[in-house]
Amino acid sequence: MHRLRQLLGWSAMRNFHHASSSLVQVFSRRTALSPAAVATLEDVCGEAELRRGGDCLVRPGEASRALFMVSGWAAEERVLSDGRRQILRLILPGDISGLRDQPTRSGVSALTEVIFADVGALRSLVMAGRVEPAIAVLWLGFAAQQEARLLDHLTRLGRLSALERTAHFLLELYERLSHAGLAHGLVMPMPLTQEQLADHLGLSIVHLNRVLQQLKRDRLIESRPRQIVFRDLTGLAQLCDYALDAQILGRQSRPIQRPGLVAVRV
Amino acid sequence: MHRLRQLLGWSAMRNFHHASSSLVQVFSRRTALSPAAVATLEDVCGEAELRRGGDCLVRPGEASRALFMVSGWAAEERVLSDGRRQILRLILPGDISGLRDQPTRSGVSALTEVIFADVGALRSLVMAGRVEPAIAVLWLGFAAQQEARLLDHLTRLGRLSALERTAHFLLELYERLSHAGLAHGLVMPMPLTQEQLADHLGLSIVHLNRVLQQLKRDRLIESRPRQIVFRDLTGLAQLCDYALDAQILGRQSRPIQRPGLVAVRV
DNA sequence: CGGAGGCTTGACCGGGATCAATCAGGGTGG
DNA sequence: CCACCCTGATTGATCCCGGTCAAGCCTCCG
Repeated sequence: MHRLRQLLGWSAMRNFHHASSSLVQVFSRRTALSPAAVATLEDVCGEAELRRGGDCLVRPGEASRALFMVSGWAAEERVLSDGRRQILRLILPGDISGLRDQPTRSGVSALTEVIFADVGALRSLVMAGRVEPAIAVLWLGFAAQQEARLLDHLTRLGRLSALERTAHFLLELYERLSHAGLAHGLVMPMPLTQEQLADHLGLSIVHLNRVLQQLKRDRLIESRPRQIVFRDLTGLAQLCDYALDAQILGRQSRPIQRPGLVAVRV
Repeated sequence: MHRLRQLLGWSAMRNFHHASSSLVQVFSRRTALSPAAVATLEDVCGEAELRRGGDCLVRPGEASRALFMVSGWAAEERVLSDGRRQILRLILPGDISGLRDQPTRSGVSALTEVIFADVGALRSLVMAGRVEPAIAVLWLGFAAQQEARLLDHLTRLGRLSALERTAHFLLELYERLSHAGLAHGLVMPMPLTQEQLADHLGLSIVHLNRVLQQLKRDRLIESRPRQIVFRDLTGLAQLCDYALDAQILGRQSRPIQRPGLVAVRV
């Protein structure tokens, strides 16, 4: 527990002890929940587990687990026999992985240090129709949202160039993190290595690196150690035919006119 | 109706009059249905509609319709502002498109002449939990299967070369058509133009054409006017790291030794 | 201080896109 | 019945995006 505290810091430690309350938060942020529904969620949420980055959470082919991500990032991925890897989707804090109970050929692994809780019991209730309607509807909504993101990603991989692909993905990520309250202003966390990014975008590490530099050179983004700063949201969106959320567009989206005043510590 | 008969031929005409029985067939092939469940399906199935190839069935952004495909092939697709198109998934006879009721940015359009029926009423029942459990379970199973195929497709587009991609897709298609009883022996129908194939595989028409020729030259497949013949299933599967269904592997999968005896009319 | 993991850079190559022309089949109108 | 055309398949020539190989570099840690 000593080492744990070192690794996590205080806010993560709190989450570690309150996986179920975090789960309730995620649900109640979208609909009003009856006290009974809240009780169900609290009751059914498994204990929080901690894993280090790189660890495997669900092996491919196994009966898929339903995991509620409390903190840290994970990925559903597929690895080919020759080692090539494709990251199929990212699992961010507040997301649930394994909404369906069918086993799949994909595995889930931690991209950073993660804390998560098993919500297989909740999934069983939903699948059996033995849960408050509000919760069932939300569950289906999550599934629909995840599938919509898969379709976006398909379009990215199939028809966008490397530059467009990267821009498009960064914007999607920004919207997701913003809605989860994890992006602040025009800054979002970026704990992924370039290798992980490349495996998600279907690019080589080297080329992804060059693409990122291009985006910086064009003053569309700026990168800090484990963060990305957006300098021109509309420019990015135009570049890749992205339909920006109006709410997010409201933030300063014009290119910054006086670069001298911006902290450009890289 | 005169013209209709010309276009369709007799078997399609029968389907045209029996969309609901076709729907029942698809469900009952997978589980034993109670008489009540059968009645529900028959009751809830919309009238059959006919559209020509190229027609739009669901416009992007519209409230998505739930469509049961009776005959012909359709596609869920996305079109970028500059005209690039990505076909996200194919809808084959027996498939249901629009399992979720959220509107999406994708459209659905007919790739060939199609006959389909609206099953929005069935979807509503399922979503509201007011349907026989057997039907609800199957509905969720369809959704899971579709999502699994999306993940396969993501891996194809992200990490496979054009040759692998094409081989992989042909095998998936063969398995789907076989299970639907639409492939006979090592022959499967292929009503798609090379442009449609290319839009699905994220390739250019020209390159797709060359890839197909490569596959023929390597004696992996053979093509007839609107069909594809598999000459070496295991070879194809090895080429693209595909886990072939054992049942299908059982069919003659060794390369044909005496090419002289095979009709090579191209 | 050394080592490892991750980022950056340069040189080179090849897969696949693009442009352009030709060919084949099938439907249409004269 | 035949000339015509329109769509889709094919082929060749050329280009460039993005992969690969190989160093070097930085930073964090033990």
